[in-house]
Amino acid sequence: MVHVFTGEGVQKVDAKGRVSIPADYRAVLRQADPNWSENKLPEFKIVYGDHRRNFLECFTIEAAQEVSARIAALPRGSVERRAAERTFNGQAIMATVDNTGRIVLPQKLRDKLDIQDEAYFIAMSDTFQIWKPETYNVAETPVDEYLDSLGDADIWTVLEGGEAR
Amino acid sequence: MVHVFTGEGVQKVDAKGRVSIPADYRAVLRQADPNWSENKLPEFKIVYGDHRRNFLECFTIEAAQEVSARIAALPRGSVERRAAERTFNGQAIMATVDNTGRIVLPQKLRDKLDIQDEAYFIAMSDTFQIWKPETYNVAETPVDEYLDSLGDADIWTVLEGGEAR
DNA sequence: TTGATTCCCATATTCTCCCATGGCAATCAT
DNA sequence: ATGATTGCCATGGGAGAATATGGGAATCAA
Repeated sequence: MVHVFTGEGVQKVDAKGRVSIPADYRAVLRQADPNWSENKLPEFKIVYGDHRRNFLECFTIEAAQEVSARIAALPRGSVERRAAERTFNGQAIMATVDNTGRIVLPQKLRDKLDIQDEAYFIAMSDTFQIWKPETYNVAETPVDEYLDSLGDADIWTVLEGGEAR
Repeated sequence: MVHVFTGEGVQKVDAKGRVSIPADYRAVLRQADPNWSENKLPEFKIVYGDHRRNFLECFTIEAAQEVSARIAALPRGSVERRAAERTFNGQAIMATVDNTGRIVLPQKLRDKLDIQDEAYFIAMSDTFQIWKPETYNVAETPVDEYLDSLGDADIWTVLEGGEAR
């Protein structure tokens, strides 16, 4: 995994649905877009999925190709493959970062996430996610509680053990 | 663990958030950055974590890759993995040491640690930490008291026994 | 035609980059 | 030895570039 995102933050969403992609994400998007070159605009894939998903998952071109390859490896016609294709190809759009560093979140997606005027971005190694800030907080309370339960120990001790539930 | 940090010290933080990385840390950062070469700037990862953490943990590129690998080994979707990814990918930023040997601590991080114009650096084997000096002193008093309690014995005797409480 | 979408321009604030300085320490030459 | 020299280190300042964000005109599409 060569190109990875880091960082998190809240960005404004204006009435037209425009959102700035954080500058350091943009650097990663450029590097991971084989079609990109100087004075071209980087692209990436936004997977919104079905009603069960309340965030957007954003793939660099590179990462998307990798996922496509895995899907192609599934047996044709299998439920798994059909499900993966529907989510990854059907319930997704391509986005282009404009020259002011923004993309447009279509109304449809803003409605789906119930985003008004702010969007929360968080890096997930080779992808990043976009949430309605409030939704993210709610979705992450289990993680929060888990971290609380660790007490003195921190999250790294978990990695050393290597066990998970 | 090949590249390890040693030493501690207080550095100035100026109004722009710039801090000098101690020169001997820089040497380690360079060696542990596979992308580094003469006349390039070494990079590293600063993990700030959530409200429970009151210091910054700094990983060399090498150390960060190791952590990433361990995270990747956790089951997808587990609380542990989500917690680790949030902390390590989301609540973190990449930093570049400039050619005067400094990095910029963003306002956000200075606020989080309540750092005004000084930062305390301390080596932790393959990572180092950055604290507000006062915070560090408070956090370390238990360790201080423990060292006091050893009396004649010194800390090495503990290593021989191998037990911890 | 009417709302939506794209493109171009504007701007405040934040970062970067380049240059400058004082200090301490190791090295050198007398 | 001892003062002079060289060099790296920590730190400061300013100018210009980049970022995040807003507004309006031009273009598209139903």
